Amino acid sequence: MKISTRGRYAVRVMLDLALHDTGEYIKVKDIAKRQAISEKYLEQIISILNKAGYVNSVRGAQGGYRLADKPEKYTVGMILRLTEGSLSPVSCLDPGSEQCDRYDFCETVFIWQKLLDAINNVIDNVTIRDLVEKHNEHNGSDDYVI
Amino acid sequence: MKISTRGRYAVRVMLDLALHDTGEYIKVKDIAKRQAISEKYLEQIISILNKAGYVNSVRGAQGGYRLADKPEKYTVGMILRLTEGSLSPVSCLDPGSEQCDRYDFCETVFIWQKLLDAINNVIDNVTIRDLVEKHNEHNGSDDYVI
DNA sequence: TATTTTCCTATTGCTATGGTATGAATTACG
DNA sequence: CGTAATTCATACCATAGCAATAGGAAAATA
Repeated sequence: MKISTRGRYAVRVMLDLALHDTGEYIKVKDIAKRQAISEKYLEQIISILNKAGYVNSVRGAQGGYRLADKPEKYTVGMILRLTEGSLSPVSCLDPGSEQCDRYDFCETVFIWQKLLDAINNVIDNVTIRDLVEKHNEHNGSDDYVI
Repeated sequence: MKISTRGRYAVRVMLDLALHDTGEYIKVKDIAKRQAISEKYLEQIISILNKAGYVNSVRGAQGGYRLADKPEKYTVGMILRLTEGSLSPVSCLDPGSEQCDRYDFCETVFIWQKLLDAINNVIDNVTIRDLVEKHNEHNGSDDYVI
C-alpha cells in the first residue's frame, strides 16, 4: 500500500515549480538539486506531467518548465492518479477493469470501495496551493532556500 | 497502492471460517475450494494467521482450523496489518522507521498522515462479524453454498 | 558554431508478489 | 499397528514493477 517515489516526487516537483514561480522557466537541474532527486529520474517524471499538460516546457538553453495553470488548480489526487495510475486498493475497482467472477457475491468489495472513497476524499481536497501555504507557514514566505 | 492478494485472501479466510463455524475444524482444502484459491498458497497465508493466534489448528486427519475468538474481535485492519505490514502510504510513517532527512521541512508529510488516518479509520471499523452480516443480507443465513 | 537544455528510449539491479514443489511431523481411524 | 489425512516448514521460481542510470537526438539561445 505504498505510494511510489514517482508519485511523491511528482507532487514535490509541482510544489517546487509553484514555490519558484517567477514567470521564468525552471530547469530540471535546479529542481533536482533542491529536492535531492536524481536529475535523470526527475526528467522522466516531469515528462509525464508535461505530456498531461500540467506543466509547460521550453527546450534549449534558458529553457525549462513552469506550471501550466495556477497552483490551486492542481490537486494531489490529479497528480498521483496521473503518475501512479488508479489509487484503488483492489484492481476490480479500477476504472475500465473487467468485473471479477466473484463480484456479485463478494462480501469484501464494499470495504475496498469505502477505502477508495476515503483515500480520494483526502487527496482530492489538497491542492498545490495548500502545500505552498503550508510551506509559508513554516518559513517566511520569501526566504525559500533549500 | 494495491492491497496484495495475501491480505485480501487472509480476510476471506477469516470470513470463511466465521461463516462455517460449527465448532469443528475446517480443512484448508475446503476453504481453498470455496474461495477458489490455491491450496498451497492458502496454507502459507493461514499459517501467518495461526502464528498470530487468530486461528487455532489441529494437525492430522480430521484436523483443520477455526477462529480463535469471536468474529467481532477481528477487524479488517488487524488482519491486513498482520499480513501486509503497515498500511501507511509512505515508509517514513511506518512504526519504527527512522525519520527521513527532510522530515522537519517536509511539506507533504501531512498529506500522507491524513491518508493513513483515513485508511485506518475505514479498516479498523469493519469486523469479520460485519462481513458475516453483510453476507447474510444477501443470502439466507443458512443456505451458504459456494 | 558551441552550449544548454529538453526529449526519447534502452538497459539494469533489486525486491516483492504469487505462486509451486517436496517432504516431514502429527493425528484419527480401521 | 498401519495407512491415510492433514498441518507445518522450507526451498524454489517466474514475473513484474520500481528506481534509477546511460546515451544520445532535437531544439533553442547566444
